[in-house]
Amino acid sequence: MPYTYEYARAALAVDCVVFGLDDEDLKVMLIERGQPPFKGRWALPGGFVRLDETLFEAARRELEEETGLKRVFLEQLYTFGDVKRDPRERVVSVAYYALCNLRDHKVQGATDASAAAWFGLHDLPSLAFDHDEILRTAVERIRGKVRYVPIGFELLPRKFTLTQLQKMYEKILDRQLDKRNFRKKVLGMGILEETDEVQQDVAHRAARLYRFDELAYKRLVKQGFNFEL
Amino acid sequence: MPYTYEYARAALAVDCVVFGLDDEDLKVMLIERGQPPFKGRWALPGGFVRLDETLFEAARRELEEETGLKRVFLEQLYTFGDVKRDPRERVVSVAYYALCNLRDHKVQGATDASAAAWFGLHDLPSLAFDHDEILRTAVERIRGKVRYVPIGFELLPRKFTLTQLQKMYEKILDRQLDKRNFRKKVLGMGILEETDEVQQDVAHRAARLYRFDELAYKRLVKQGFNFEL
DNA sequence: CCAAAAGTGTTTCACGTACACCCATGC
DNA sequence: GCATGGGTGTACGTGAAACACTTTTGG
Repeated sequence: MPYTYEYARAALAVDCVVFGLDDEDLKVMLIERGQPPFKGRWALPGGFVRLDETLFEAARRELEEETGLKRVFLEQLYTFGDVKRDPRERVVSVAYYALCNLRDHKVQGATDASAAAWFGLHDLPSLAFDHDEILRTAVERIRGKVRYVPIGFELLPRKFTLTQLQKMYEKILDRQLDKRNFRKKVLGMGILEETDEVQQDVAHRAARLYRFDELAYKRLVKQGFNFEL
Repeated sequence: MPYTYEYARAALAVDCVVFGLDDEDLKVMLIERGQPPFKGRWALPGGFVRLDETLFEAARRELEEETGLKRVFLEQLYTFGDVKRDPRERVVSVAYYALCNLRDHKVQGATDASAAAWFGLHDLPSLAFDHDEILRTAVERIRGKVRYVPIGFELLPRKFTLTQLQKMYEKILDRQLDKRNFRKKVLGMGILEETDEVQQDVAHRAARLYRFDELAYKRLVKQGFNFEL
């Protein structure tokens, strides 16, 4: 069923940079391509946009189809439109980035003809298309954004310890933070809700669990509060 | 000359939000549409992307064709892809924003069948398509970005007084700044080069002119400096 | 009782903020 | 000489940064 237009049209795709956090490192989910071009190379999950879905919906759909991920934080990153970025023909790609915690979304692994896997940021293969550049852009974005918008919580389980929270920031920002100052600061913001639970199954004193209090945060923002780390 | 594809394709456009600054207000350039849909309504300058140009090149080209503006600061803003954003058919638009100073780029006015004009941000008509939303997004973006990246200079003439600089920030951020503290801060950054010129043709003491020192700024950034206002 | 991480305060210093007057110039 | 904006310094308070020991728990 062919479609005909008066002028030549680019194909429109979405690609997703999915970040996940575990105890070692910040990781990214990649898909091994089963088809040319770049057959056998690793690439970002993504695909073409249908005409009856928004860009956001397309990103969410591709993410679920290729990696099994649902209900993760997803936000538009940047649109890549170099003329030769796809060797076959002109393809413009709207890139999104996603954040999720690796515990809950473990080895969601393979789908149809492709294998999916997590890669540490310091242990990346060279990617298909311009996906290296997209990935670099995404890393820069979350490095910047995590400091002034509380999106980092998306990388943690719903309930987390202050040490987990601190380690998450240390991994993303790539520098050490002082424990006492960090706690003073985040607790002082009033956006963490202390639960009455503690860590389970640890071989030392169990840490208290906290939860990000979204409502409190929104209330504070309305009063002019600025999250900043 | 028709083009045929196996799957339906969206049309791909760019739209530009051009900001300019004068003594009164932060302004935006709009184009009066000469064609349906939205004939007679005001809209952002923009048009369709050709297959042999990048998105950035398309934005720059449309900007020049429709407003006469060349060599202005231009950066990608966001991509708008709602299914019904264009009543004719599916059009995805990659929005850019531009900054320029109104003095140098005065009434570049009309081109072909359309009239161009500057509108103060507090005196805007309702726009065609989803251009209200695009404009809102662009305003939010520069309000945020101007505080931690020195892009505000793009709105001023090459040589400017500290008062002009301060007023620029006051207009964008929509709040008053203290003169002494402002000067202390920006001069302390070491990114302003003092020229040996002063304002001309003013009916009072002439102010010293300064220039943004791009190289010094880049040098400082490499050393970990963060612009922040 | 030992290992491992949790949890907790104080001091110091830099920087943001508030604030008012004299100066230079053109008319 | 007067009107208009240009240019300058200090005191105060808040918040960032540096820093080390005691407590709890499981094994």
